[in-house]
Amino acid sequence: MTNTTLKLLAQQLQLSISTVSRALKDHPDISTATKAKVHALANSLDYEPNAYAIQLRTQSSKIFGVIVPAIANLFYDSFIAAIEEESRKNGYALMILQSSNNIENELNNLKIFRQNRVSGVFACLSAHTQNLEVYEKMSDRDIPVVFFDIVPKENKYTKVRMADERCAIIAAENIIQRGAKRVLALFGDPALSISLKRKQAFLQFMEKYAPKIHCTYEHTHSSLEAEAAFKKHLSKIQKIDTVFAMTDEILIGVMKAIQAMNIKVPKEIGVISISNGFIPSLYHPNISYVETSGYELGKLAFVQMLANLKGGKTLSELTVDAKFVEGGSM
Amino acid sequence: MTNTTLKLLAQQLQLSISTVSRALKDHPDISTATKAKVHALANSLDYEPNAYAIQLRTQSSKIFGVIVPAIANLFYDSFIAAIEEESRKNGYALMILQSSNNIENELNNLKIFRQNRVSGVFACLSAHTQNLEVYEKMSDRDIPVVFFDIVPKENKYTKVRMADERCAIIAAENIIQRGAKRVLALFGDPALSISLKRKQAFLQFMEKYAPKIHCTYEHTHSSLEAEAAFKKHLSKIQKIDTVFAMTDEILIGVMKAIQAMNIKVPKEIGVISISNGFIPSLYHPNISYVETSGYELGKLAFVQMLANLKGGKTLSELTVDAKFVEGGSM
DNA sequence: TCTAATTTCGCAAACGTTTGCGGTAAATTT
DNA sequence: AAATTTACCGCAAACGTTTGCGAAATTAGA
Repeated sequence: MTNTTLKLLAQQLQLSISTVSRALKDHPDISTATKAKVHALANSLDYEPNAYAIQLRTQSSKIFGVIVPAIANLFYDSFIAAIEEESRKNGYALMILQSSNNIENELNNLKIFRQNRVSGVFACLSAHTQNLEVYEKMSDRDIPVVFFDIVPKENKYTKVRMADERCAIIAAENIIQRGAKRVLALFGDPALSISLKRKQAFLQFMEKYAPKIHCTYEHTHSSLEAEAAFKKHLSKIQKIDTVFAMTDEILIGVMKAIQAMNIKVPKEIGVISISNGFIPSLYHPNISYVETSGYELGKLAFVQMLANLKGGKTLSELTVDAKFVEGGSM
Repeated sequence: MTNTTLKLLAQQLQLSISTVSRALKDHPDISTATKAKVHALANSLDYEPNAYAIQLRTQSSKIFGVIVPAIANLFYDSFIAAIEEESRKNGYALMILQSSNNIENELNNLKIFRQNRVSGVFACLSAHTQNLEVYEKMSDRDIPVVFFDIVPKENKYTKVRMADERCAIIAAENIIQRGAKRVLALFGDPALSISLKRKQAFLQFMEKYAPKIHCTYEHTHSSLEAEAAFKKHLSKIQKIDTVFAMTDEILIGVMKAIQAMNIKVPKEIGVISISNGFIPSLYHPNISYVETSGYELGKLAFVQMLANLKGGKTLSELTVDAKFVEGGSM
């Protein structure tokens, strides 16, 4: 079946295309009588404006591009969910592509975005992206980019991220408050700036405010590594009494070890992590965690995008604050 | 900065637009010499074809629409990840919208898809969708629809889904094989056909092949309800020795209860569930489960889509088979 | 009643491509 | 050397909109 177009409507109504166009968008130039007629026919013929023609003509697409390392991820999927909601409210649709932490994919995705003349892109850098030239190319084309989560260092970009240092510090505060003596702090891939930031903040805070607490730091790259690291440290003579997991992935490994060794939480060991809350809620007792909400970050990213779209350049780095959520694991 | 267009290239090269266009797509009519020149300039000027113009001209969009109840979901996000991969390989991009199980959203999303003249849509019905008229409208516009997971009953549609009955039967088989005496089988919202299908298949199989096994069936709407149901049944005099969880959500509730009551798995109770595998891997020992892979389903959905696109109408209902994955919980 | 303002609408160009068709010049065949 | 083929390339229309501008038709002002 052939799509109904303005031309078709115009023919059937013995009107010009321009009149039909204006009637449909309630232009004051058109009489209420013709408007009614036009709307009636448009409805009965199921007229749907052709987005491509509009975008070609108006040079604006009402589509945002989103580039994430992975969609199947507890943090990113809630981020996506948030901007999807906001986008729909504002008449935008989302085009989502995943980089799989692969730089080539990242480049390709950006090309697709350019070719589709998206109105803006939300980008999370893939883990080892160094060259930001491609993103410059977006700016050259007047496509605003809002970086989120994993963001470039330069402050000429618009970025939103979690308050990584704050997260670590909040965790440290609670560990100190609980009266821990020996803590094992597990961090992620040291090649990721987020790991380093959190570790550094944690370490400095501990050294400054609780130098007597004995802390062991370790980096792990997976749940399995975290599990192994935990087991290793627990078999030592000087047992740790508190474990801090920087990510869900690490927490999962730790909790598997805890279950396997049948250790009682919080009696025999305290557990605290940084998370969006889903994984911590899987265990009994619930794990206490410092909340980093992908959802909140998404909302924040969206307002930044809108600001960029309206007011030209509004560069800044916004962070969404973290808060401590008490489970029963401390 | 103004985007470089064919026209611009043509002017600079003193060629016609059509020649430039053909040169860029390696048309045999164009001499290798000019092709080289054109490509050179196109590269140095970062020419990116305008997708909208192309789509307007060719009437085909290279974009698929995806409509899921929620992106932030362990099943759907892997489904999305799968079709995203395939799409990119085939030069398509994805437009993803979530219905939040809200019929109004569903309608709106479809409208956006129509307006963007997507090449096809992958749709998961929102929980209580009755009226499929909107989807008919897509077909009227020659937009193929591949339903997945929650699909309509009528067999005039193309659909892919998990082998729900098989899943339940495989679970039942394993429960019987283990020599269970009293099992608690927990299912989801009875308003969802998937719950009924799985329950029915499970029940029939048990009654036929193991009538002596005492089974209790219950429907729960959330993790919390599942947790409560499990606790209730475990406090009875006649203790259950096996629990079957139809979904991750239910499994989570069950496992919380198990942890809270400090019950030993599998010594004191056997656990089996239907899942994509992530949640079962969180516990020690790993929970045995019947695998339903959103990823696999995505791959299958994509080939169906492609078939639909090429060969006109290819209606059928395909299911991806399930397999049992041994954890240590049985 | 005649001019001026207002209402209502149509013309036509433009957005950036693709593509059928026709045309010129060079190369090949008689 | 004339006739035919071949290799290259340009013209122009079309896809479905939006929008500045001008032109009727109607109404108001005098």
